[in-house]
Amino acid sequence: MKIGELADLAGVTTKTVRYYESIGLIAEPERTQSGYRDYGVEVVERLRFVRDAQATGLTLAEISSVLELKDTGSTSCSHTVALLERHMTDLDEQILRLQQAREDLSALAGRAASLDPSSCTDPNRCQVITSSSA
Amino acid sequence: MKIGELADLAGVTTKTVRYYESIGLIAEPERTQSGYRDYGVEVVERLRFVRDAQATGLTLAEISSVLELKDTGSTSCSHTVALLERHMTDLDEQILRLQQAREDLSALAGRAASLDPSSCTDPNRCQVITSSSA
DNA sequence: CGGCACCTTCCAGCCGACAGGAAGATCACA
DNA sequence: TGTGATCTTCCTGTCGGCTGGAAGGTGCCG
Repeated sequence: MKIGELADLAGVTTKTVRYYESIGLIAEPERTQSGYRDYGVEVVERLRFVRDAQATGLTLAEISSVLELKDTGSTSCSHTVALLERHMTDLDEQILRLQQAREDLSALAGRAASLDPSSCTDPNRCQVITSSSA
Repeated sequence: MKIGELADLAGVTTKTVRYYESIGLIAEPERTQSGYRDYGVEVVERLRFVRDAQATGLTLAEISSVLELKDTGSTSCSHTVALLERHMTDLDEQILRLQQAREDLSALAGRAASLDPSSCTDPNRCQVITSSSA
């Protein structure tokens, strides 16, 4: 299978496939006599795996480390599990920060809505966001 | 006030101050006879404003547009409010996506924990994350 | 007058995950 | 045989928000 077909099956672009190869995420494939990359069907699975892992927010570097374990035939999933748990912790933190920001914004918007429009005419201050709101 | 003092007061680096100037976030200041940037105290407020707005997740471009309104002495906060509301919507979406990813990861971790360790010995598959889990 | 901290400009690089495009080879089909 | 789609490599650019460093000028203290 050539790179275009692979890309189509996996739902990515040929650019992406070559990029993944360049960072070691997928192995260098065989080449046809004319130099074209020649892939086996299993690479489709690997690319879909990458896509799924990415969907959970893992970076390509993290996915790479998971795949490396898989490639070396590791007899334990402990590294993978540890990675997942660490990532979950990261996500929790991120969600909290966003929720906090969301609350901050909500407070600002509420203040803005309750403001007398004429109070916005001071060219030196915006009443909606001020440094004192920190 | 010279750039170093300003930076200290605002809690940023001199690099950042010059960068903000380069993207038009703060105006070009007066210069001393020797060419040093010479700031008024009000710039401290402006930088703190930027910091606060950034803390809510606004990009510098967005902050720039808010400040622009402020600079032109806009008599209405409606643009600012609209910006804030749009940003809140963005945040909501982002939070949902992260929560979804968090659930996905949780499911994966749960599966991993319940797996018979020996089932991980197949060198061709990682049971924890598979493309079929999409 | 020496030395050091601070200032100036400008250019380069970093992270992540690609996308765009040039220039040339090759393949498939009519 | 032509032509258009696909392939190759390689280099550059994108977004956002800075950071690092080189090379040189200035300010102040003792």
